[in-house]
Parts: sequence; structure tokens; C-alpha cells
Amino acid sequence: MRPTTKDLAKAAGVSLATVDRVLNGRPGVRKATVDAVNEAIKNIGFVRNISAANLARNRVYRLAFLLPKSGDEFLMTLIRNIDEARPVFENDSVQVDVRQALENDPHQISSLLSALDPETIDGVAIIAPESPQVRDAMMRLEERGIHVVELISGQPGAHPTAFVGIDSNKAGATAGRLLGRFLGGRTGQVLVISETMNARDSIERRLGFDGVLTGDFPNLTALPSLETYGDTDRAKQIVANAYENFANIVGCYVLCSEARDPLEAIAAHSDASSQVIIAHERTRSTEAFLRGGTLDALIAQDPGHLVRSASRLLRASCDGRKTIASQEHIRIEILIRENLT
Amino acid sequence: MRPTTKDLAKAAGVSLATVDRVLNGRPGVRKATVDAVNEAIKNIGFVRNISAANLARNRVYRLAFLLPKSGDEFLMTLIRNIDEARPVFENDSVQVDVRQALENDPHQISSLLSALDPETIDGVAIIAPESPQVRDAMMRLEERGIHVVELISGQPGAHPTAFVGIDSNKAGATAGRLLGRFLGGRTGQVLVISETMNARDSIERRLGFDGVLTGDFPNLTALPSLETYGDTDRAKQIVANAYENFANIVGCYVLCSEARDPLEAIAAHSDASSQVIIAHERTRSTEAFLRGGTLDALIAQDPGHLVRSASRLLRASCDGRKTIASQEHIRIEILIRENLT
DNA sequence: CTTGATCTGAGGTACGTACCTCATCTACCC
DNA sequence: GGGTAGATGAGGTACGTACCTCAGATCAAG
Repeated sequence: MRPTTKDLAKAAGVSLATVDRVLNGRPGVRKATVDAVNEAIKNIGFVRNISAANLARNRVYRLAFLLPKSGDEFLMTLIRNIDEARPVFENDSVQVDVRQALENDPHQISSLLSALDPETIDGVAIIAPESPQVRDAMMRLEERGIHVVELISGQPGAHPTAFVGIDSNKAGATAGRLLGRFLGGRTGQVLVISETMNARDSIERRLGFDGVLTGDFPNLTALPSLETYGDTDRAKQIVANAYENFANIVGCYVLCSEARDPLEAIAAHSDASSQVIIAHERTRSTEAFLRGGTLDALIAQDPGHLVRSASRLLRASCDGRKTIASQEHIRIEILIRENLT
Repeated sequence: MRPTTKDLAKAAGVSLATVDRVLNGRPGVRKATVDAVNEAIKNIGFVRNISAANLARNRVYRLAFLLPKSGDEFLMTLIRNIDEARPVFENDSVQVDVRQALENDPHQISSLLSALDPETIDGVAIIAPESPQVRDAMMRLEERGIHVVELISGQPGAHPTAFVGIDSNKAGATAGRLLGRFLGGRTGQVLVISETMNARDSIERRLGFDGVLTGDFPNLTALPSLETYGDTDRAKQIVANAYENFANIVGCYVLCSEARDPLEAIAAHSDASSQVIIAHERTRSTEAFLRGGTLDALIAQDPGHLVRSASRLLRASCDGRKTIASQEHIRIEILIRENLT
């Protein structure tokens, strides 16, 4: 039987009221008494029953996902996963609010974050491009008692905010390794396409990718990154140009999370099927490309896992609890047609 | 605000006592009244607060993992993951008992299952080789009110028991595809090693593997499965024999979950480094082989995920709840050196 | 109409914790 | 010794649900 506050009171030789004061950090207890209670907690292995506590204080966890406005396919998948998890969140007294409000402007993001009210919100999961201002705004959020996790793309630097997502460098390296291996010694050029190379994630993926290619696949030459700027026509254009300018393109790495346009542009070329093509994130269209054979592999992170992990971490920090590290570690998944279940 | 039983009583126009009778299936309520309450449940969207209910009835979920006795490395990893999850289980009033008791004898397993007492246990997660007797014993368990999930290897046939694990056929196919792709058109023979080919999982993996190889890689010839019978010396012997008998072995697929012995035997051969080697499950030794470069890829299932998913499913069936399907789906992971984080 | 069975309501206690009030006890200062 | 501030205890109510008892209502059969 798990010890209760009553057992704890007995073990510490104090009353329930004092136990309560200590457990909830209320004033008016001598240090010696506090120590005695903490000692007893250790001795009898007392653990707060969080369900009962939440019941008593009528606690609800008010969380929000702050997302960019863009109509990114992966973002839609993420939102779908939030909605799927709603019934379970409901059951755990977790209210989740999705706010697609963030423009790509650090200034605006940080002022939006500053406007969040600790009275109405307990924690936020944020997807935002890296910037010192945003990082500072996050730290101020924490100071004001709003818990924060960074989703998918982390703000670098040694600050205590939790990060939920994959290591971009390793993701890029994984792509590089697969591409190299799948090409089995063929010699040629590799197309690298991104939406933009301004984002830190993109740069890191590229670095990880290049590291593997230059280190282990001297037969392959990775071309300079092409940027689509999220424009369908531009995507077609730059891909067409690339195929004109380079005679021996044997592979292609689409490193942004919006792979649809680049992949369609690539698929339009007659010799695309003989190439090895790797992209990121599982969405409706990348999945279709993979099943259809255009795409050889996907490097992905599970959106459902991202959502649940973010919520678990936020709840845990609201409660001052720890989590199972391995459960919160987002894996760099490799998807090919066979394990796409 | 979530509706409570009190709200439900008001909405249904009955008393709390009647609501309670209906919710908990107690006798002595007219059918018309039952219907009225159920109607009201739908109307106001009432959901039982399970935490409060468990608190009131002092519920603990007594679960058990019934595992084989063998000292399998993957099994150890699994047990470690159970222990890691203990504090969280504790917090959810889940008591988990690990019983390494199952011999490889269906008769004994089924009698052990029959001996389980619904008074002392709520649910079991079972790893057992396929057999009609075991399947029947499981079905009888469910009838007696003990919930069951099958872990890792499923008992085939249309029965309602939940399964937590990966599709062996697809896992084998994934291995086949990777091996074929990594070999990049080279011609030769592929060694296939298993502990035994009696287990259904092994057969299915082999079938999935062969399907891809014969379909898409005519340059490769998969050799007949070699069986180690879990014997280190025998493993060395059969591998050595294979290298003597076949001149052109270019790849190797270790399809059992105990990959250590076969991998060591393979690594001992001078030409092993030029081969493509694929094995299953992430354990201390397979991880070392992967990092060391002997192994090219691992097909794995996350043991922590298996454990948590089994427990979630069991708890859900104890409560008569549903789960998030996508969360309980165990992925066929592909691990290479780069995404081994 | 009475009898008895069946249904329903009212109210209680409990689970483990939070949060509140009020009384008492202790230690210290003047 | 009296006053005072701080520390502690005793006991209450509440959260949402389970489970219990007993009284009263309803209804069909005689």
C-alpha cells in the first residue's frame, strides 16, 4: 500500500496540517520541522498522489501549441495529431489550444509570447525559427511561470528549455548515409533542395549530410543548396535548371519539411526514376511518393509522438515531476516502402 | 467545465443513486430509466473521471509480464525497460510483476496461464511462441476476466486478443529491401541465420525477406536458413561451413532476436567487412556491432514502447476505454549508425 | 384495497489531497 | 510575569466517484 499524507504525518511525528504546509511550501514552519518531514518522505517513500491532488484543487492543465501560420503539409499533420489526442488529453484534464499565429518575424513572435498570461495558461509548446529575441522571450516566459517546450526546431544555446524533436545534424547525416549506400558506388552529383537555407535546422541538416558524403562517399558531389522559397513555380524552375546544368545527377536530397513541390518537380524529369531520392517527414504526399516509388526513403519524426511528448513534458514541469527520458526521445525514423505501416 | 455525475443526474432527471446504479451496472433499475440516463450521457457529453473513480474504489491495476526463461539479450533489455517505467507505473496505480516462468512447452505455458487468479491479477502481457493450446488458454483467461495482450509474437487466427509488436513479414521485407539496396546491384549469395525456424515469427520474417529478394533483386540468392539452436559453438560451426561451401557470400541476414553469436561468428571472417549485414533488435551487442561497422543496419522495435503500450492497452481494457491507435502501433525501426541516438 | 415486489431517492462515508479557520502551545523579549 | 509572534495541531469542507443503507414511491397481482 502506498503511504499517504496521513502515514507521512505519523512518520514525521507532526500533524496533517504541518505535512500539508511543508508539501505545498506554505510559510510558518520551522526549518527543523521541514527537514523532519522531508526526512520522513524519504524514509517511508512517500509520493504525492497527483490524481487526488488535482482532484482536490480542481486542476486543469491549460496548454497551447503556438504554431506558424503557414499551410505546410507537415504542420497540418501535426495539428491532426493534436486533435486525435484530444479525448485522451481531456481525460487527463489537459486542455490544449492550438494557435496558428506565429509569423516568421522574431519581433512579432516575441511580443506574442510576452502577451501570454500566466493566469490563463500553464504551458506552451512553440515552433519558431531560431532567434535571440525568441529565445529571450521564452526564458522570460519561464520566469513568469509559464512552462515552455520547443517543438521540432530548438533555440540553440545553453538554456534550460526542453526540446522535443530530432537532432538535425544527425537527421542530415542519416539521409546522407542512406543516399550514399543506396547509390552503391555510382558516381555523380547530388541535388540538394530546401525551402530556405536561413533556418538553422536546414543548415544543420545540410552539414550533417555533407559530413557523411565528403567523408565516406567521394564518388558523390553534393551540389549547392537550391532554395524554393516555398514557391511552386520557382521549385519547378530551379529543378529544371539543375537538370540542364548538371549532366550526371544521380541523387537528390530534399531537406525541408515541405517536400511536395520539389518532389513533383523532380518526378517530372524522365530520368528521375533512376535516381535515389530522399526527403523528410511523412505527410500524405511524401507517403504517396514513397509508395509510388519516386521516393526511396523518408527521414521522419513521428508527429503523434511529438505532440504527446510535448504535452507530457509540459505537464511534468507543471507538477515538478520527472519523465522517462527514453519515452520523450524523438527518434529519427527511416521509412521505406516496406516499413510504412 | 466537465460534467459530473451530479450534472448527469440533473440532466437525466434522476437521483445520484440511480446514476450510480446505471454507470456501474447495478441491478434494480427499469430499462426505461437506464435508457434515459444513457441518453443524458450522450447529450451532455459525460465522461467518467477515471482518476476520481479509481481513488474512490482504491483501484490498483495488477499487471504481469509473462516471459520466457531464456537469458536472451533482447529479453533483458525489455526487462530493463519495465524497471525503468516502474516509477511512472507506480504513479498511475499500476503494479507490474515480471514473471520469467515460461518454458518453451505449450502445455506448461497453458497450465500456467490457467492457474492465474482473477482475484489477484487484472491483466497479463505474454510472450509465448505460437500454439493452439496457448491461444486457447489466452481466450479462457479473457473469459475469466483477466485481460491479455500478446507481446512481440502474436498468436495467429481471428481472436480478439490485442497484439503489441511488429508485423514479422514486413520486418523481413524491410530487411530484404535494405540489404538489396545496400548491395547496390552486386551479385552473390546471402546467408540467412536464425536461432530456429520453428517459430512462426522466424518463418514470416524469412518469407517477407525472400519476397523482396526474389521480386526485386534477382542478382541475389538467399541461402537456406541456418539454425544455431542458441548454441554458440554451433553458430561458429555453421557459419564457417557456409563460408567454405559458398564462394560468393555478399550479404547476411540474422533474423532472430538473439544476434550476438551469429554476428560474432560472421565478424570472425576476414571478408566480413565487405559484406552487407543486417540483424534484428537493438541490444548492447548489436548496437556495438553497428557502431563498430560490422553491422550495416538493424531492424528494431522499441522495447520501451512495447512495455508502455502493453500496459496502456491492458489498463484501457480494464477500464473499458479506447486507446489512440497510432500511439499503440509499434514501428518497424531502421537503425543505422547515424540515427542511433 | 391490501400485499409484496420492484424501483427510486436521500443521505451517508470513503478515497488522498488541498486549503481554510481557530485554538493552543512555545519561545522570546521587556 | 505578561505580552507577543511564530509554530503547530485539530478539525472542517471540498473535489468526483463508489458503494452502502434505508425510507418512500410505484405498480401489478390477489
